[in-house]
Amino acid sequence: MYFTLYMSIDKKEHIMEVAVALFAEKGYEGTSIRDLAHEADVNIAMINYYFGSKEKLFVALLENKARFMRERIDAVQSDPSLNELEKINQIIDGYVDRFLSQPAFHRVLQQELLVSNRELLHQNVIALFTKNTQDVVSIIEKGVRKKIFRKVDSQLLFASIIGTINQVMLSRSMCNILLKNEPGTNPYQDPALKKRITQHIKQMVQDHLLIHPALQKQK
Amino acid sequence: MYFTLYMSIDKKEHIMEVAVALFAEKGYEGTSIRDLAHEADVNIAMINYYFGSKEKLFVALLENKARFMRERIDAVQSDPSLNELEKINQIIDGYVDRFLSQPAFHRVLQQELLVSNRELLHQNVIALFTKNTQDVVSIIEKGVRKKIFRKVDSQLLFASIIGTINQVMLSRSMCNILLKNEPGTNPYQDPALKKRITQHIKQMVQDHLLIHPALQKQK
DNA sequence: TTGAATTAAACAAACGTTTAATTAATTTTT
DNA sequence: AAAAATTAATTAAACGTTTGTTTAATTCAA
Repeated sequence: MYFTLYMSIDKKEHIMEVAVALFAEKGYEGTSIRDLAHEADVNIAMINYYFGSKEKLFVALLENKARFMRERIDAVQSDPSLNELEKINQIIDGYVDRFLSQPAFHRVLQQELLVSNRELLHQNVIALFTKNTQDVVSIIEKGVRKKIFRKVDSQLLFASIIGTINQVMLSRSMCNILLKNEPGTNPYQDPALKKRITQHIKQMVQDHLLIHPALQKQK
Repeated sequence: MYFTLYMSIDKKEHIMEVAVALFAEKGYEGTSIRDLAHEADVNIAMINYYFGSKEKLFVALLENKARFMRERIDAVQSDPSLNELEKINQIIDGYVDRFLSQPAFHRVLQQELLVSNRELLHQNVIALFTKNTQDVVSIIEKGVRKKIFRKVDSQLLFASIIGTINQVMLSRSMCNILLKNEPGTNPYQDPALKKRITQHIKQMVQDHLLIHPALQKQK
């Protein structure tokens, strides 16, 4: 339950904030309008009044959050001052930063990828990922053509980068077990985790990509 | 809808087969007993008659399928004829094989990790992964101590291995986009995919782990 | 004839959504 | 600037479905 302070600022956005938290925890089907209304401290009818329906609330939520996801890769990709490895490294930074700073929203996206019940939403979420995938893969392949990189499976390497982060984000308690944290703690609030993940992924990707890693590392 | 042929063989198992397929597609909350009964071509009351409740059906389903997941890693871990890299490679084979051969069940597990609504089920699924995690991590760390491997982040490397497979398994249509397949096809039925995934992961892990990869690869 | 398997029907509870009435805010008219 | 008219926001209650589950009757097998 939140304070009424929030409502006076922007009620619609307040509802969306509560919704993303609840959807992340209980899933879309597992969250009822009544739960949501109670948690956001608004009348049940207000959700349909503002958004039209539960599903439209979900779509509004996606569109609201998804905008922030694109920018950085676009900027990195078209930067001529970066070589391919530097681009990949910056993209890794970007993904880790994005995913870890919005764990609830990330969880909602993953759920929607995993469940293909609501076909329209499913396709919406997939469209979000498609362009990013193509961009990153083409950067790797350019590096391969330039003989900076070894001949690798660029598509699956992208899967490894994203998949590593997703694996850590999959479940709070599984993450704690993996990292041998105290059970019950929120691992995503630990600032050291972000650094640790980026370092691991960058090192692994570099080892995999570079033809002479020992030489490159000295620079 | 299935033929009644199945029912005469083992009705209970038939229901579980249909259930895992439906849960995988629509999620646990998104699948109703009526859907399930209709799809399995049994009376609605039969599901509670056999399993007691929807949630107990879910647990029965987990317990039934989960047994198969442990064996191989146990066998590999205690095999003295294998060095650490060979053990890791065999474990990669094992995971890819398991995950890709049972995509529906895998999907159900992932959903339950992602949603912490039903706390008991959630903890059950996490327990499944815990021992495997510890085993694999300790194999990597043994290799590091023996100076066969570089000093790596063993826990996150395990996350990368599992995460790569999970990423491919996340969504059929996203997998098709990633691999540039024809949309609508079932990528997990392609036997070449399994080989491709294992090759990529093994190569990436090896590049990351081995101190002198060029030397090692010649043997 | 006894017990298990199967059925259609009904159960209460919860679901997303809508309604109709009321209050609050804004705009228009005087 | 005050009063009136209009629109927007908010509410409690009810809507019709669907949910998981149970009942009581019936069929089937041993």
